[in-house]
Formats: sequence, structure tokens, C-alpha cells
Amino acid sequence: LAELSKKRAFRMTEQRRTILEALRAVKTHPSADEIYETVRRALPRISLGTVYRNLEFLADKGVIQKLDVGGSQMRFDGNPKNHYHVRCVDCGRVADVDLPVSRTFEKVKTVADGFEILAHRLEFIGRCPACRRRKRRR
Amino acid sequence: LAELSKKRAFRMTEQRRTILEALRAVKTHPSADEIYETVRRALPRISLGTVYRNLEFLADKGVIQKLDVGGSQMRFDGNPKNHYHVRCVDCGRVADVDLPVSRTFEKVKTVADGFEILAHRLEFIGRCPACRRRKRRR
DNA sequence: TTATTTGCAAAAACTTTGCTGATAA
DNA sequence: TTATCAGCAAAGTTTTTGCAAATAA
Repeated sequence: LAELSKKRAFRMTEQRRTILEALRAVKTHPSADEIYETVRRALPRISLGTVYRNLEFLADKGVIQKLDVGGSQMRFDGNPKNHYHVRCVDCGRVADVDLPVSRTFEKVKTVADGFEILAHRLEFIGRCPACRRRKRRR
Repeated sequence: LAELSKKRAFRMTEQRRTILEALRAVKTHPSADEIYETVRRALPRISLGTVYRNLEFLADKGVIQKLDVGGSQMRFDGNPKNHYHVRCVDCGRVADVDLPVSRTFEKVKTVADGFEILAHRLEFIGRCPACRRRKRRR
């Protein structure tokens, strides 16, 4: 990694920059295809594969975060620092939670079965305002 | 649901029973294909589709739990009560965590953005004993 | 008897990858 | 100049589904 960045063995291409900007511009936590649709407006020839490759690349570099929250798709977060999320049961929308990271859980170093703990991930499951309204109407 | 169970509109087939027994017999949290491989030993003609359908069915009925922990596959738990899990970063193995469910997080009813909170899900990410050993050797 | 369930195969949904030409530095 | 990167299309992985035959109750 240190070698890589020293040698500058990666480029800031138009595609990479546009993807990163698109992700940083929103506070939602878009999936790869949502980012693809956004970026496509600026770069109509970009491919979905390129979007996936760059998101993976940026997450590897610690510039962004790949969120493996519940649901069938990965989501991406322009903020690489650990924080908690809520996911809407109905529409799958993901948002940040305004709670600090638990000091208690951060201190856990081992659990039963001899697992060595590296991190923890907390996700709230709920209903977003839009879906609450939709449900009330029904 | 009440109607369904009153009318007994479901059967306890050989396949369903075998799948449930296989899941209850282990404390690992197997994926659908792992359960398929196990059940196949008793019922060689069973199809993967049947395994998926029954796991979904049993989870819907609250008999088992479908775990949407990180990773590309769903995992299943014979214990339907909410509890926390650890997942091994290296091999994906999932185990139960010997921590009580957080009263603090259980009390959270809303978060920023007006989400109505229904539940929470905590997952530790770690390294299982086998993978720790494997890593030390390298 | 008959509504539910199965096996099979095809499809769906999401993501990764091989290859060739393009391009950032 | 050249190693990295993009576009394209094909393939991989996991899960779902349509349909006709089988079966639990």
C-alpha cells in the first residue's frame, strides 16, 4: 500500500473522480447501480463494470466505505469512518444514525469460541418517513 | 397467519422436517447450500430450490431465523430469538456471541431523519480460532 | 380428494472478470 | 512510453420462480 501510493501506481481518471464526487455529493448510501445512473449523466459511455471496479478500489484505499448492510445489494458511503446506519424495511433506503459508536462494544476483544474481535457493525432496521406515510395511507 | 395455522394449510413433509432437524442439530449458522449438502445425505433427490423455499417458509413462520449478516450469502439459525453474531473475516463462519442484547439499543425508537426503529442487528467481525492459527503459520 | 409441496430447469439479480484498446502521468 | 485503466461482454454466484407431477392430510 505504501509502495503503491509512493509509486503513484494509480491514476485519477475522469471516471474515478466523477464516481467519487457523485458519492460525496449525497448523504444517501447509494448502491452501485444508483451511482452508475448518476455518473452516466456526466459520462454516458461509462460502464457498470468500471463503477464496480472503482468503488472497490476506493474502498480498498480507505477513501470510501463499502457497506454490507442487510439487503441484496452493497451500498457505498463517502464517509470512510465507522458509524451506524438505519435501513428501511420497506424500501431499503439507508441513512446515518445520530448515535455515537458504542465504547462498550469497541472494547470487546474476544467472544465465546475464541474469536478475535476486529470490529463491530450495528444496523437499525426501521421505516423511513416516506414509507411510514405510504403505510398510513393504506 | 392465524388463519393459515388454524386451517393447517401447511404440511410437515419429509423434506421440511429433515431441513429443520439439520438446522437444529448444528450451532454453526449454515448457508442454504450447506444445509442442502447435509440434507442431501438423507434425501438424495431433494432440490436446492426446495431447501430455499422451506428455509424461507420456516423463517416466515418464526420457527427459524434468516440471518442477513455480512457476506454474499444468507445464513440460517435454528434459534428464532434475537441475539448477536460474530463473523470470521477470513472464512465467513458465523457463531453466536455470548453478550446479552443491549437494553440501550432496544429502547431506541427513532433516529435522525424520522426513521421509526423496529429492531437492531449487531454483528462482530473477527477471526475464528482456525483462521487465527492458519494466519500465524503463514 | 385436493390444496400444498416437490423436482427440475430456467431466469433473475447482483457482482466479478478476461480481453483489447485507450490513456494518465 | 508504459503500466494502469476503461468499455464491453461473458461468466460467476446466490436466490427466486413457473410448471407439471407427487403427496400429506
